[in-house]
Amino acid sequence: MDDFRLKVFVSAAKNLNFSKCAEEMNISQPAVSKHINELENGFGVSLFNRSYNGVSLTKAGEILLTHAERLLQGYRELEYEMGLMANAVKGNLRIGASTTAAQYLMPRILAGFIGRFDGVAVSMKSGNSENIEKWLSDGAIDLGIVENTTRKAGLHYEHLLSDELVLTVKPDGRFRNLESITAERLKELPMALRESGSGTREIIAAYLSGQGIGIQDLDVIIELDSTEAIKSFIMESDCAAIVSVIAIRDEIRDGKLKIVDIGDMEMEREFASVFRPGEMTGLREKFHLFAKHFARD
Amino acid sequence: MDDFRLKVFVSAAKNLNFSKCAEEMNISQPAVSKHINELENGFGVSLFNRSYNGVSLTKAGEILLTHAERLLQGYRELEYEMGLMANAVKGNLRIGASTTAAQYLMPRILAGFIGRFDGVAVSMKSGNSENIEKWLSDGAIDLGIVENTTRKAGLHYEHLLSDELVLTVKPDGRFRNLESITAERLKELPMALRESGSGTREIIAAYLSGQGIGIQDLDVIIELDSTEAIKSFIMESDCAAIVSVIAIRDEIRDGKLKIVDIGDMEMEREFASVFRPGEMTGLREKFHLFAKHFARD
DNA sequence: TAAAAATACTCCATAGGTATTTTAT
DNA sequence: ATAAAATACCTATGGAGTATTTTTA
Repeated sequence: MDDFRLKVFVSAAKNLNFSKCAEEMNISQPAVSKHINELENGFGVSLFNRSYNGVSLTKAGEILLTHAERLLQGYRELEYEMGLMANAVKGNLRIGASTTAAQYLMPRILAGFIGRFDGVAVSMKSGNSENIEKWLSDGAIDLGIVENTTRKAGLHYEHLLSDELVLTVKPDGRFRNLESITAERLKELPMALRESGSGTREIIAAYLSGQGIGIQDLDVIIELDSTEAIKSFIMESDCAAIVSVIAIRDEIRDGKLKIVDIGDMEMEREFASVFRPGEMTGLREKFHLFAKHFARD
Repeated sequence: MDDFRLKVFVSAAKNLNFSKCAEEMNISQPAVSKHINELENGFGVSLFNRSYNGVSLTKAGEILLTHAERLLQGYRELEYEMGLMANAVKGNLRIGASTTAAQYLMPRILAGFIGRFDGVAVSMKSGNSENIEKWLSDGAIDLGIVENTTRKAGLHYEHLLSDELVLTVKPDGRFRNLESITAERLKELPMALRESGSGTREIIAAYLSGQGIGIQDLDVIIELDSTEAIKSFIMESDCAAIVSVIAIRDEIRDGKLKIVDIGDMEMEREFASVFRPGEMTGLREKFHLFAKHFARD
């Protein structure tokens, strides 16, 4: 089974029109017919109902579509990973990260990066923004990761990623019609929270205190010690939680969770790479791109 | 990208020997070389270190291996699903299920079965084993699903699936060295449990009371309302739970959870299909096979 | 010298093309 | 009559084979 054949099928299934599919895939219409035929013969099922007004998917076609899309996603990931390895880099990268970045963002990214490249050594030191900017100017580090607020002349900044904390609930429970809420009324929601001492909890606490709300004001009905546990819990109960949008991307897409807007409160943080002008090259660039992609997952 | 090429790569990567791989894949050794070469050129990476004593995987090779295995698993699932659809069945299936089966086992299976076949109508009634055997003999149902204990002459029984409740903990916490435990000492473990009223909890209670232990004797530190939430919770805490082996198959395989043997207690249940002699055909057979596979997931 | 991988070449299956026919309204 | 899919037929790429050479211990 060639992945191209699956791509043709997906295109045909989405267009429900073999000719348009042919155009989209840059092949001839008979070629599309042949691919679909091969699939149908190969599996011994029919994938499309050829009826009077166009074609439509059969049940088997629908099932193939979901599988094909998953497989093609797998191929895309594979190609991305191989692309990363293709021009493998070697060398030493000295990173300076702001305290929050060093604590909450970098560990996973560094682990992933180091795990993929043999010949790369990475070191990281953390400090405040001024520290990092000074280290960069002094040549003590090669790349800085900072929160994207201050900008110092003589250095270049490039957006790395945004993370936003959002209020989330399951879409079919008692909050099914809740679209937005005020910060003040957060106190009335039963909440699941990370255990005290956790970084995420501290970040949430900091944002809340900016609105004059203390963690102790919340109706915390359970404390769990991982974001995964919190996700699972709220998907099964009529309880809300504040989590990173990145952590629930898939669940949002699949309709397993929904976001409730907190009207008068933004909990967004933006990270950027800082570097000396003209130096976003080689290992630095690779790291930046890797980090940017990694956070997507 | 052909999945066969990925299969060849996986075989080569596992054997670390192109000739053996060729034999395994029933192609010639040069064909293997060519496939590997195509992959290496296509991705622009080298996958094997060709050194003095045989070949070994490069980092890129290792990464490809994990992706390739995931993709091939995807193809296998796809082929299974298409195989199911291939000789689509139509008709009406009347199932009789024992109370436990009807409550805990059948809902998921029925939903999956009905969702896959357009022309199939399934009805289910539940009762005790005698009811079901009588209904079968009377021709009131086509297929029975019962616990595999009693056997009535004149009917045929075929094993459907086994489910076992096991004690599980995370493998790296304070129970890292705990291999087995007596039923009596279960009382000393902090436990996560399904909420009261849940079927699973009742099953556990029934098994425990057989050992003279009441649920109230356990050190229940949290009650959660789904097995998923329980899994997430115990993976993150030094807490034990009693769950179905089927539910934690993946986590066991990935080393995220481990099973602690309860030396003097077996919590196993076996389900079987019952049918009139010679009648395990057509829709009945399809359902039986489907259910058998479905439970694997 | 031996064992394994790479290379050279030949062959054929099949994906793709163009031209045309069939189908359904 | 028309628009879309299927069929017929031709071409050429590339996957598979056998025979052979290269590599390296």
